[in-house]
Amino acid sequence: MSVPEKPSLDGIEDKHAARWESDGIYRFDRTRLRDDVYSIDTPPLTVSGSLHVGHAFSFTHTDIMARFHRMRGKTVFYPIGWDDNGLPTERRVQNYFHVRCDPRMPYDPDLPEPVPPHTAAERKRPPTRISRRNFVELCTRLTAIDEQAYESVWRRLGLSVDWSTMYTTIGSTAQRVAQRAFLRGLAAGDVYHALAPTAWDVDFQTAVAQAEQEDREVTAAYHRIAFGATIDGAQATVAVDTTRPELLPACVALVAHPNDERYRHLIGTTATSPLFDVPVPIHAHHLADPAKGTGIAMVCTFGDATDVQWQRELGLPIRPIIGRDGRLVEANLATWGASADGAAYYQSLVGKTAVQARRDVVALLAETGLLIGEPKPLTHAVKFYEKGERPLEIITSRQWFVRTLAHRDALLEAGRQLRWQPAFMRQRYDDWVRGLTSDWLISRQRFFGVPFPIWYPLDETGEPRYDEPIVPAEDVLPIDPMTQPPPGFTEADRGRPGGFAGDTDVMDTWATSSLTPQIAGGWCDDEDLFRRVYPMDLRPQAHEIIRTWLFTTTVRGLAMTGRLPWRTAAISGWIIDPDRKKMSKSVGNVVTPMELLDEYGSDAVRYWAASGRPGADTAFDTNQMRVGRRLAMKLLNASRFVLGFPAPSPSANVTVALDLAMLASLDVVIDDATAALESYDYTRALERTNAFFWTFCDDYVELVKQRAYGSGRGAESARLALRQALDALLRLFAPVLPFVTEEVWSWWRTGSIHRAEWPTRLGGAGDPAVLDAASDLIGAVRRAKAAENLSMRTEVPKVTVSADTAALEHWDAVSDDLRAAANAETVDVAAP
RNA sequence: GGGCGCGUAGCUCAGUGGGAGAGCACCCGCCUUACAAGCGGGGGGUCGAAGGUUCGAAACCUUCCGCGCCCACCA
Repeated sequence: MSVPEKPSLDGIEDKHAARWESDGIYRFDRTRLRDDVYSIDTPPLTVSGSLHVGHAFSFTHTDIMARFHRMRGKTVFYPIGWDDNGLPTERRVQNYFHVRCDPRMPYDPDLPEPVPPHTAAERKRPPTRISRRNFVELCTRLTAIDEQAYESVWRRLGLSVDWSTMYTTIGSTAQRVAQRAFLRGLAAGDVYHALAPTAWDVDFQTAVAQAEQEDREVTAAYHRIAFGATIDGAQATVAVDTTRPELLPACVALVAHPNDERYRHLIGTTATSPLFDVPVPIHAHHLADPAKGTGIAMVCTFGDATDVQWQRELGLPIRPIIGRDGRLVEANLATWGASADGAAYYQSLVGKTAVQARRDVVALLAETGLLIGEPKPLTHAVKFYEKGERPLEIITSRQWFVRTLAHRDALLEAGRQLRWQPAFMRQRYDDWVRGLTSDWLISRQRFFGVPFPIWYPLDETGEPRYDEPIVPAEDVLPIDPMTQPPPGFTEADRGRPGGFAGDTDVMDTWATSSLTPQIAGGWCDDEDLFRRVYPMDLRPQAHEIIRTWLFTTTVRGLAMTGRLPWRTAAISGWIIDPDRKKMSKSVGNVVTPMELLDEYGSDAVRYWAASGRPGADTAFDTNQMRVGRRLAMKLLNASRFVLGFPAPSPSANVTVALDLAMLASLDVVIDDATAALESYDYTRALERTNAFFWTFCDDYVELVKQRAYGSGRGAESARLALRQALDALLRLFAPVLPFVTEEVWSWWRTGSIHRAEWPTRLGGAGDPAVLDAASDLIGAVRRAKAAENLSMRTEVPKVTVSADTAALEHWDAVSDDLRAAANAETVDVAAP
C-alpha cells in the first residue's frame, strides 16, 4: 500500500485509461448468457468534424449506467460506433476538399489528395469534379481522421466502452447487415419500390423522407388569377388564389368544396387556364377549404401533398413541369390541350427556376389583365429538407420504401411496451406514429452510402425491367451493384440491351443506423453473440431523433424479430446556454469537450453531467465542474487521511455507538443510491452519496479523529469504521468519478475498482439518529466558537451550546468525541 | 392549430399534502498537524399570477402569463 504524500489529480486520466485498456477492464465476456449481460445500443455519432459538450453530457449518463451494472456483476456489452455515411459526410468532404462528385467521371487511381483551399479566392474557384469512387475514398479518409479525434475524447472522458467492438455505419459489417435486412424485407414484402411522388430537394437532388422534413415560415403572396369558365352557356371567369402561379402550366383541375354554394353550379364543367388555355375540369372534394383564398383551388402536378391526394382520388392526369434540379422542364403543352400561343409561351419558361418562372408568369398575367388586383402578401409554413435551403418540391421518381403504415397499431403497441425514461417522452413517439402519412422512404440519390444490392435486367431496347430485380445471395454481401455484375452476367453486359443495370441509389443513413443492435450484436456474422445481447437493455438517445432513430429501429426490430429491440429507452436532454437557448454550432456558443476536460478534469466534467437529471435540459455550467473538481480533490485528501491511520487489527470490531450510527446512515445511502440507479436516476444517486460524503468528512471524521489517533477498542472501532465507509463511498462514487476513485483504490486495494462489487448494506446495528445528533451538536459547538471568533482548534475550558431535544437524546453517545473535537474540558448545554 | 415539459434564494436546481431547502455567489470569521484551489459561521425567497379543493397548498384542480421543445395538408 502506498498513499502519496501530496495526492494530485494531474495525469490520472491518461494513467488509468491506459491501464484499463491494457488490462481489458471493460472487455465484454461473451461466455456469459443473456441474463448476465447488460447490453447498450450506443448512438453512433455523426462524424462531421467535432464533438459537442452535449455529447459528453449524454454519453456520461450512459457510462454511469454501464459502470453501475458492471459493478453489480453483469458483463456489459457496451459497443461504440460512428455514423460516417450519408449526406453530412458528403457535405463535409465537399467543403473540406472543395470537390464535387460527378458520377460520369472515370475513376482515377492516382488522384492526388486535393489540397483544402486556404484563401477566399481559392474557395471561389469552381470545385474539382471527381469520380464517385474517388469521392467515396475521400469520404473514408476524412472520417477516419475524425473518428480518431472522437475516440481520444471518449477515452479521456473515461467512457467504459469496449473498444474492440467499434463499428462504422459505412464499414463492411454495417453494409452487410443493411443489405441483408433489405433483402429479407424485400422477400417478406415489407420493402418495396415504387414510382411515386415524393418530397424532393432540388439542391441536393435527392428524395427526402418525412422524418427529415421540417416546416419553415416563409413569406409568399396570394395571386388572384382569372380562369375562364362557362356559366349557363355564357363565358365567365372564376377567380382562383394561388401562391405558386408558376405551376399554372401544370394545372390539371380546379376543386371546390361540395357544399360551397358559390361554386356548386360549376362542378362538372370545364374551366380554361389563363395564358395557356388548357381546359381543366372542375371537381368537388371535401378537402377544398371554402375559407382559403376564394374557396376554389388550383390542382397542379404537384404543389403540395393535397395535390397528390386530389390527383389520386379524382383520377387526374399528371403534368410534371419541375425537374430534379428545380428548373422547368421540356413539356409539350399542346398535348395537354394548350393553345399554340400558350404552348409557345411555355417554351420560354423552360430552364428557369421556380422563382424566375413565377416572376415571369405574374408579369404576363398582369400585362394581359388576368391578374386580379395586387398580390396579397402572407406568411405560411412550407416544407423544407432539414438540411436544405430551398422549399421541397414534389417530384415523381422511383424510390425504395419500408412499410410502416401497415404496422401502425403494432408500432403503437411497441411504444407502450417500451420503458421510457422519462415517461412523458413516449408522447412524442405516439404523435409521430399517429401522424405518419407515408411509408418510410429509404433510397437517396447520393453517393456515400450503402448501395442497394439490386440489379435490373435490361430488355432488348435497353430499358430496365424494374419488376424483375436480380438479387444476390446473402453470403456474398456486401456488394456494390455499380461495380459488380449480378450472377450469370459479366461486366461487359452492364448497360447493354439484354444485359443488366445496377441500382444507382444508396440507402439513407437511417436505413443503416436503424440496425445498430444488429450491427453491433453480430446478427450477420455471430449468431451466438447475438443471442447473448439481444434484445438490448438500454437505448440511450436524444429526443429530437425519436422520430428517426428510435422509430426506425423499432420498425426494423419488429420486422426482423417480432419484438422490441430494447427494454428501456433513456432520452437525454439538451445542453442550454445561460440565455436558455440550445447550444449548437450555428449559434456559435460551443465549447469543445476536450477544452473542458483539460481545464477541469474528466471527473469534474462528468460530475456536472451527472447533475443533469434524466431527460432534463441542463444548463451549461462550468461552476458545477469546479464543484466536481473540488469533490475529486476532497476524495483524495479524505482518503489519504483515513488511510493514514494505522490499519485496524484483523480482530477489530466497530463497537462505538457513533461509528455504528455512521455505518447505519451509510446503509441508508447505499439503499437509496442503488434504488435510484436501478431506475436510471443517476442524479439522485450522486446527490445522496455526495451529501453523505460531506457529512462524513465535516462531522464524523472531525468528531472521531482524536479517538482514532489513540489506542484501544475505541480507536480500533473508529479506524475500522473509517475504512469501511471509505471503501463503500469510493465504490458508490466510482460510476460518476471513475478516475479519482480508481486512483484512491490503487493506493490500498488490488485490481480495478470498476470490477469491484457494488456496495451492499454493511448490516450494522447502529442508529442513524445518533449521527444526526452528532452533526447537530458539533454544529452547535462551532456556532458557539464562531460567535467568539475562535478557531475550533483554540483550547477553551468550557463551551456552552444550545441544541434541540432530539439531539440531546443522544448526548451520552457523542459527548466524549464532542469534547475532543471542541478542544474543551467541558461542553455544557445551555438552559432552554 | 394540437401536444409535451418547465417557472422555488442573485445563479443552477432539489422538494409534489403538515418545518421553504442544497450547491455556487455574497458577507463575517479561522494559518485547525487530511485538505487555505481549505475549514467554520451568517444574511437572503409573498415558491410565475389569480381563483378553487382542504383543518392545512410550493405541491392537488381550473384559468391565465412567460420560456423551451415536439407535431401539424404549403390553394
